[in-house]
Amino acid sequence: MALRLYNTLTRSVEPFVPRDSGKATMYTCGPTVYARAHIGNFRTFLVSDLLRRYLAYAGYDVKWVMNLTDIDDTTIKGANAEGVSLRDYTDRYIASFHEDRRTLGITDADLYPRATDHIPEMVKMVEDLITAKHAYVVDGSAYFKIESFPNYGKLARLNMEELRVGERVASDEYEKEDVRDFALWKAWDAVDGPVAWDTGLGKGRPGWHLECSAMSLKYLGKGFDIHLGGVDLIFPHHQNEIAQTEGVTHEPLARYWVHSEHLLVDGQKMSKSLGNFYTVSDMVNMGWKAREIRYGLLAGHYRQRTNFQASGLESIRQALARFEACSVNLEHAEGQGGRAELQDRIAQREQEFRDGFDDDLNYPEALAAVFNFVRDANTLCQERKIGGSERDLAMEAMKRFDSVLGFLDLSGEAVDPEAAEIEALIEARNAARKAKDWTEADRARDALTERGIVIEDRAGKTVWRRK
RNA sequence: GGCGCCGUAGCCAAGUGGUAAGGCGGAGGUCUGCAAAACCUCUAUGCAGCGGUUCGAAUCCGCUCGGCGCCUCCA
Repeated sequence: MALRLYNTLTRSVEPFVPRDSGKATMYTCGPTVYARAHIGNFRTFLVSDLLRRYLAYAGYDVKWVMNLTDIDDTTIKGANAEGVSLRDYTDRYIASFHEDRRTLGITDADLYPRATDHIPEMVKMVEDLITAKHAYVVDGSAYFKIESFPNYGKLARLNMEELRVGERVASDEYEKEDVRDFALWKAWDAVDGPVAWDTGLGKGRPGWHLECSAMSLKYLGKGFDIHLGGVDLIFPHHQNEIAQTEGVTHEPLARYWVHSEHLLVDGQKMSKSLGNFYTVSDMVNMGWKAREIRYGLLAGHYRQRTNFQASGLESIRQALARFEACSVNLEHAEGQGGRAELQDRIAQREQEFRDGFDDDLNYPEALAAVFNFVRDANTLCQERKIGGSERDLAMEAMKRFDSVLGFLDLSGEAVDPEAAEIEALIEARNAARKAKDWTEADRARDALTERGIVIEDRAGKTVWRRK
C-alpha cells in the first residue's frame, strides 16, 4: 500500500500522487506571531512535522514551507501598544516560536517566509486580480469579488447564497460591493499608526489571506502537493487563498488539503479564562520533558479531536519508559542465534508501521506496531537470542521508527557528570553482594536512590539510569 | 437556519461489513538476596440507547439521548 491522504477538497481519502515524481511539496499555515504560540497551535505543526518525516522516511525528497504571519490586526495592535516597531515586536515571537518548535523536535522547514518580506509579491497578485476582474478598489482598499469566482465556498461546502451575514463583518468595511467580499489590501487607517507600505495600490497593508497565496506560489509553484493547517482555517482562510491564487493561475492551488482537528485540553477548548491555556514553556515549567510533550500532543489520529490531559503525564512517562527499557535491554543483550527470527519480526512490524501511516497518517496504528516490536525485541532478549549483530539490526529498526516519531530517545548513554561516583557506589554494592553482606549492599543502593539513580542487576552486570 | 463531527474497557485510543489494535492502570505468575526491568496469563460476549437492512454490524440506514465544531481574519 502506498500513502493515501484525506483531501478536504473531495472529502475522501485519495492515493497520494505528487506533482513531480519522487518529490513532495508541503505548505503549512504557520503561527501569527503576536504572542507565544500555544500547544494547540503546536499540535497542528506537529501533524505537519509527522507528515514531513513520514514522506522522508518513505523516500520522498520533501520541500516544506511554513509561513510566519507577522502582519495582521493583532500584531499591529501589540506593536503600537508597546510603541515598538512591528519588526521588533514580531521578531520576539518568532524567536519563541522557533525555541518551542525545537523543544518539540519539529524538524526545520526549508523556509519560514514572513509576510512583510513579500509585500511586492502580494501587491503584484492584487494587481493581477484587478486586471482579471476578480478584484476591485474602493477608497484605497482592494477586495476580492467572490461573485467572480464560481467555486467560491466549495472547499468548505458552504452555499454562499445562504450564508448568514452576521455581526462579525467589521464595520469599517461597509464600502464593499458585497458584504461577503474579502479584503486583499487595506488602506491605511489611523489605528495602524506607523505600519504601512507605499505601493502601487496606495498606502496600506495586505489582508491576511494574501500572504499564503503569494508565498506558496513563489516558493512551491503552481499546483504544489499538500497544503496543511488547522480545521478552523478551512473557511475563510483557505477558501480565500484558493480564490486568490486560482484567480491568477487558473490552476488548482494545491493537490491535497490536509486539516488537523483541534486539541482539547482537559476536555474543553483551550481558553485563558478556563485556566487550561498552555504554551510549550508552561508545560516545561510544569515538569514535562520535551519528548513527553511531543508524545502527548501527537496522541490520536490527526483528524480526530484529541484531548490533552495534564493529568496524563504519568501514563505518558510509563509508555516512554518502555522504549528506553527496550534499548537498554538490547544494549546489554549477550545471547545469540536469533537473527532470522529477529529479521522476521522487524519485517512484519515495519510493514505494519508503514501500513498505518500509509492509511491517511494513522499514527495510532503505526505506534501500536512499534510497541509490538518492543515486545518482540524484549522477548528475544529474554530468550537470550540477541547478541552483537542482532542488536545492531534491532537498533537500526528502532532508529527508522524514530525518524518519524521523534520521541523514542535512542541517544544512548550521555556522559553523566557524576558517572564516576555512581559507578564507585555500584562497585561497592556489588562487592558487598558478592560477600553476601546484604545490609551493606542495601546501604549502597539507598545512597544511589537518594541521588535519583535506579539500578538493575542483570546477568553479569549492573545497569543504572537516572529516574 | 445551513454545513459537519463525535460518543469503543477504570483512563487514553485504533478499528468503519466478517466476528474488539496499542498504551496507562489493575489482578495473578516466572525471574531476583532484596529490588527493578522484562516476559507470560487475565482485565469490553460487547462498541451511548432503540429499531431496521444483512448469512453476518461497533462498522450501513432511521430515530432518540448526550457532547461539540464551522458559517469572513482562532491551529
